[in-house]
Amino acid sequence: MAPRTREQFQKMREKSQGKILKSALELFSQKGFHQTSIDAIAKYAEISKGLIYNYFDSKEEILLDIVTDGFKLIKELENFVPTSLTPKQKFDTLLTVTFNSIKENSEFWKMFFHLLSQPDVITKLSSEVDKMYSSLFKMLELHLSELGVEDVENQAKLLGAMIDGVAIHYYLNQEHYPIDLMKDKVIQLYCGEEK
Amino acid sequence: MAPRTREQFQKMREKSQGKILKSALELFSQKGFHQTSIDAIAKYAEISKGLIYNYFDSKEEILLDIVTDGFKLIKELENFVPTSLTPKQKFDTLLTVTFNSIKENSEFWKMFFHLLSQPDVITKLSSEVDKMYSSLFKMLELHLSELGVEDVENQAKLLGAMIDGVAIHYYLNQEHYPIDLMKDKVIQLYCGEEK
Amino acid sequence: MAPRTREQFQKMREKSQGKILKSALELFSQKGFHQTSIDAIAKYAEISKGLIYNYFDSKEEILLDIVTDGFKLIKELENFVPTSLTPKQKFDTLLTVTFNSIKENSEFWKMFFHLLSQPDVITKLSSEVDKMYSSLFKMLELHLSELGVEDVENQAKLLGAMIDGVAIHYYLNQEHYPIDLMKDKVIQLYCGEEK
Amino acid sequence: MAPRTREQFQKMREKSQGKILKSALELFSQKGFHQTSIDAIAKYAEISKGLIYNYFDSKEEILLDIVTDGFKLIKELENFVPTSLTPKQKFDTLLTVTFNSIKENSEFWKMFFHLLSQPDVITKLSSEVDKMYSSLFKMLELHLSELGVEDVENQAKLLGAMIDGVAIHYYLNQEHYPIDLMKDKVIQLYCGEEK
DNA sequence: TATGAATGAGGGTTCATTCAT
DNA sequence: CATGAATGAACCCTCATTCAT
Repeated sequence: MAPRTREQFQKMREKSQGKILKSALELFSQKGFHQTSIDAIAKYAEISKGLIYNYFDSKEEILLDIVTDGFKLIKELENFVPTSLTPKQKFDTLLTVTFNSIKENSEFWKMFFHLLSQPDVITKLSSEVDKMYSSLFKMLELHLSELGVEDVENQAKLLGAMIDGVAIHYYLNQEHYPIDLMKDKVIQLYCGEEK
Repeated sequence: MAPRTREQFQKMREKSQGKILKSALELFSQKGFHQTSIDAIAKYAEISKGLIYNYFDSKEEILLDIVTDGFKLIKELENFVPTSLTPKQKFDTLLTVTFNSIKENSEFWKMFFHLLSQPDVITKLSSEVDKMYSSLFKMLELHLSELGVEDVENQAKLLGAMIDGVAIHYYLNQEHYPIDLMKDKVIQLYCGEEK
Repeated sequence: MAPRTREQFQKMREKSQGKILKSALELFSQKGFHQTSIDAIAKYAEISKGLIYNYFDSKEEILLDIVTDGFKLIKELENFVPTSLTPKQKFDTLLTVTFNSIKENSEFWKMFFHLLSQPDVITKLSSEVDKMYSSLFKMLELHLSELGVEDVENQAKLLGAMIDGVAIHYYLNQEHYPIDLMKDKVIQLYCGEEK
Repeated sequence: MAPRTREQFQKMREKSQGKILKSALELFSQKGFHQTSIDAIAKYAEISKGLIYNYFDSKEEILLDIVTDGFKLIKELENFVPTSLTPKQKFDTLLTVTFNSIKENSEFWKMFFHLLSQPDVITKLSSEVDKMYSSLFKMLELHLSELGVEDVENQAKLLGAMIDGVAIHYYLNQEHYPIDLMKDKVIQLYCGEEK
């Protein structure tokens, strides 16, 4: 019989690779990178263990793929803030977009915070993490500066800490944590009394 | 580990159990709990592997001991805030004490934040974590309330997030992070302009 | 593989089966049978992994084919010794032909010697190896007998050992080993002083 | 109870390590290095798989140990040739000692010849193999030179090839191969007619 | 109290082989 | 005739834990 076409193969590949990445992210975020076995990923993705190695050279490679993808997603967050708005509106939108991502991409972020405290795992990533963080801080500085805040650099650092702190507390008690209220408080802090 | 006098501490580290706890904490904070082997702890403590099992039933037991001790330490933090001061002074002292602990007990806190995102390890601890956090928040609420802050409950949540966020960022870049400046900014935020 | 005309050979290597055999031989001789994966053979032959199983039932089957082909080649060696020559000339020619084969079919011979010491791989072949070796020894005996050598049977054994020994040493240091000189020394040993 | 003494531990270690090396050599020589699994070695040595890694860092390390030991043994062969004898007697003794080693250390030599044709396994050893071979050739040259042989260098090469060739043929048919007769023939070749 | 040899389950990874197309 | 995705057994190695002394 005729072999599968290139497109058929491509589709199969994408399907399997997607299942692997999805399963890995889910398990990594739940149990941590080292506590998740390749076997567990395979079972979760309902494929064989061996197949994973058709798509990834190693377990670490899966993680790198996930994180790289996640970073792209983060970088695009700012694009959702229209430049036509007032500074306050922009700041509000930025925080809304950010907190939405925290809520919607909870698996990625949980995994990410977990990795942050396991430096050995992400040696290869640490320079990228640094770059990402400094670009995020630059962005925060810009917004704060537009709002007329003083000592922008350190205020951006504090704001960043607030966001990460809220995110972590949210993941500790996802069901009951008033994350939207927290967002409002943050906005209040920097934009004045009313929301 | 729980606060002890210098002599007690000295004695403890000389004894096997103390050496085990100290070594384990150091390694857990550096490499993570699962990435630290019993063998590594034994080597670091300069004792035999078997001896560890004379003092602890399992590797997890060591962790539980460390965390339990650490929690005692946290609970004592507030005792360092003299009740005779003004609200502002008390708040200032509280933050100073807290940030000092972040700097001085970095091994414990690093390990702690790492565990926070690895729920499976601390299933047995999660109720204690909850208790500790809610008691901390209560404390923060009290201080904020004395300062005349409104919506104390949520402001305490935000303040807690700030502190944890700063701590995490500090551990990401321990050498260059302006943690004392951050403390000042936080105080400023809640106590008005001047430090 | 068995001697073929240049055209036959050309055609064969263009066909899949030929490409497989050629690639497998190259890799087997370089890395050993077990260290060569089917995947590596397929990549080297620039075909798909699955196609190999259209032509061969198993990896071992490929090896058997190669060895069987090689044995045919060995058996034909004697045909290159004209019967019209004097015993000395015939002996000289035989050794020349033999050492030429060692030089020209180095891939096959390397692989062959490797297999000789891996009895489990060639269990299925061992009877054929025995047959081949005893026929070779018979041939050597005949030549030695014509040269007037005494105790022909054992001298043939020694001569055979010499040839295999030289071959092995040659493959150990293919670039610098004076294999032609060795051939002359062997001839000298059995044919008298001059070459 | 009191812990075991240092000597008791030492004895245990030596016993286990010896069992591992002995088993590994036996299996490596029978089935080849890559075809012998750590599990098989453990079962053969009647110990657990894990124990092997108390004594050796890796499977390759076991091989290195065996080969290093074997090389020491080879280097000592010449010490068994008394310097007080006549050249012929010395040559005779040298070959006797050599062929005895071939017979008595058959496992090591079988494994060794197998490795010789699997260069990738012994990359780390190849320089040592070279050194050993060139020292052996030097030794053969010396003996031949004392016997008055001409073109000593190449004759030593041929003699070395003979010995290795005989060894290999011996291992192909250990039960029926007339190895002692071969030794006599070799001696005859270089020492004249009578033994 | 203290040692470290010994165990064995489980982890990441490889690879001959199968199979739908 | 040809493809390469998919499988699963087997591999090397790690490590928490046990145990005799």
